[in-house]
Amino acid sequence: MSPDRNGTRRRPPVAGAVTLSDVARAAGVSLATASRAINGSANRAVGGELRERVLATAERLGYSPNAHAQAMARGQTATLGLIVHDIADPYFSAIAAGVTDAADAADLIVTLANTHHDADRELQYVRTLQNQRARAIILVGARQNDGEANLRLRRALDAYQARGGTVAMVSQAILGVNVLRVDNERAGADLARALHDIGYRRFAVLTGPTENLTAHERSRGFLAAAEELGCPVPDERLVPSPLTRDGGHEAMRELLARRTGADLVFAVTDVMALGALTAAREAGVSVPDDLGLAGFDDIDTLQDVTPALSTVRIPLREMGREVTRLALAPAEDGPLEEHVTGQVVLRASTPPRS
Amino acid sequence: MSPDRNGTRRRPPVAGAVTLSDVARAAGVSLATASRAINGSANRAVGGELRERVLATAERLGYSPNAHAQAMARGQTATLGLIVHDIADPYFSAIAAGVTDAADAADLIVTLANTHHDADRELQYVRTLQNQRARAIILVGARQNDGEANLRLRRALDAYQARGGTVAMVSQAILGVNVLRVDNERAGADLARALHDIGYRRFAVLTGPTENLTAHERSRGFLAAAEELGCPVPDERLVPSPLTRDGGHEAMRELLARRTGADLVFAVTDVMALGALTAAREAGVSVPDDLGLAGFDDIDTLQDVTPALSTVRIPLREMGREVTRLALAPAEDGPLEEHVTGQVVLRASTPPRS
DNA sequence: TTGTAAGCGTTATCAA
DNA sequence: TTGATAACGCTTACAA
Repeated sequence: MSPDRNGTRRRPPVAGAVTLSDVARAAGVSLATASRAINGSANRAVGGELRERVLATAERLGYSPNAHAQAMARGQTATLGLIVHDIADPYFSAIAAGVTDAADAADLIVTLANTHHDADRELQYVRTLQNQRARAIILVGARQNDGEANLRLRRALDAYQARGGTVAMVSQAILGVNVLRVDNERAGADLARALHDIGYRRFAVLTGPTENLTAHERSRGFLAAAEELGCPVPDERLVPSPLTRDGGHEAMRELLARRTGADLVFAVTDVMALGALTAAREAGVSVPDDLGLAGFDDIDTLQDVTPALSTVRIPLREMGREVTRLALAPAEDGPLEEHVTGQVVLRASTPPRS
Repeated sequence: MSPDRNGTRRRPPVAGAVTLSDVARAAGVSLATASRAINGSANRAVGGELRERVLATAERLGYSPNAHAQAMARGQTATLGLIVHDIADPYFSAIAAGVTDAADAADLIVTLANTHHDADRELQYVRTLQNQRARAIILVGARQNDGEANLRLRRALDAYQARGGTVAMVSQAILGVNVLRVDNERAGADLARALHDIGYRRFAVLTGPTENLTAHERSRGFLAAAEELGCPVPDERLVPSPLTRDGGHEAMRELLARRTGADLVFAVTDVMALGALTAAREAGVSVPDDLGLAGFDDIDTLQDVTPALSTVRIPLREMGREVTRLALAPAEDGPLEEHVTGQVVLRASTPPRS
């Protein structure tokens, strides 16, 4: 049907690599007309009959427009880069779902990158997405408190933005990029106050990784409020750990082993709280009878554990949509900043104490 | 530094769009040499000193190779398409994590698409990925029992493969593509036998959506084995529902309302089982005292609910890695097929009955 | 309304 | 080893 059309071909002629030229020739029109008929954007110029013929020919030949060629010719792409720490973590996957929803609505395709909390990989992905000429990049996940790494990242993002891309992140701001901030500190404080209101006094905190800013903000807010309420939390009731289920599990074991007499444990993420819950059970400590437990995020599975866990709810999926909007907004007048306010949700894991 | 280099430019000159030509000119070498120096694949031909100079110049100018131009010139891309039903579902996000792991190792970037169980969207994504000239496409998730939709999908995949792409899927096979099959039917049967062994007799099944093949296989295997064991499951103990947490919740409510006297409920996915667990609790029915409950998949959170849920374990993350290998394998000698065998894991939700 | 032809930024062929 | 130069497949002025 469409034999080698020019004597010298370098690559093995991929079977059936139908190009727009093929379609044009087969339909007996010029390349330009074919292009316009098939992808005649706002400029609908092609005559009815011709148009039909071209479309039919394209269909018949199984023509598939080459997105790379289009990207080159148009000078822009329909790609959105999404960088998360761990897509298997419900926090990230819920946000990712929101991002794909919004991207879909905007006719963008999403390129997903998993950093595994590795700053170098994150940097590498930014560069890759820059090479792809992605229209926007979304970074989800806490910054580490590592000036060197943050500086490198910022440089890469600056370079990306200088070339016309936009960046939006969820969490802390990096200078010069759009950000959807979660008011972690305030929400942490709100949680402490709510728990104090219902009678808790001897707080403990599973603080997550020491260098993780989100974790730090959450525990700082909580601790500051606790202190203000006259319930300062001694160091022995602070246990760091990785931001994972197993991290929470291990941290709770450690805390219980210390026998600190805490009556309430705050884990800075729900995923950690889940691990902590099981650790308590394994140690024969009853939540909520012996110990209250609260998390942060309100991930989906929280409603199906026993007891249902108290937490601070943040609308993860909606945040994914919102950060996409931020990423697509023309960041003309300086970086945008939006805030998400966490909402304390008390459930069975923290019953009132008398 | 790099002023307009040709009088007529169509697009507003994107600030700092440094091209390879710019680098070559600034370094005083030819385009070809610059290309070789910067991306001189196996063919390391560039002289030491020149090479240094080019690299330094590229660095200084902040050169970022245009991946689309490379894709055009090379005739291939480094993109892997991943199509899932719902990235927020732990089943899919765990597999996706495995896929990104493997893709990373193979230096591929992953394009993620969320179908929301919509066959049309799935088809659309296949086309989009074909337009992107993705090197391979991975489809995760059950087929519907819808001949029309499957046929359309198969046509699109055939076209994609005819042009040199490869396809791999997790779940049922579509004719002509690589597949990682989960032995749902057999595992379902194994589960029924294991439960029968420890004394359960009056089985009920939350079957998921009737048209969903994976759900169907799981329940069919279970039901067939139950019948073989002399415990046929009456229709009133079969409840369909969406494949979600809420679906499981609703189905369990329905089942309990029917007062069928079941002593064991099998939910065809863990996510459904989680919802079912809560529904039972809300109805004042104790799992495991009044009722045994088992799921399928062994998603992460299962270990933190009470009671811990029995299930059939399939290695989700590893499956993600494996299906990526399948997708990247040269499918020269006909489609490949691999099998994953589910392993029954009995936990506290199904204690032995006397 | 349609066609001609000049890019888009690379890689790879061929000759020097 | 290096350099010209022709693709790669498409979009879009500009001309007809």
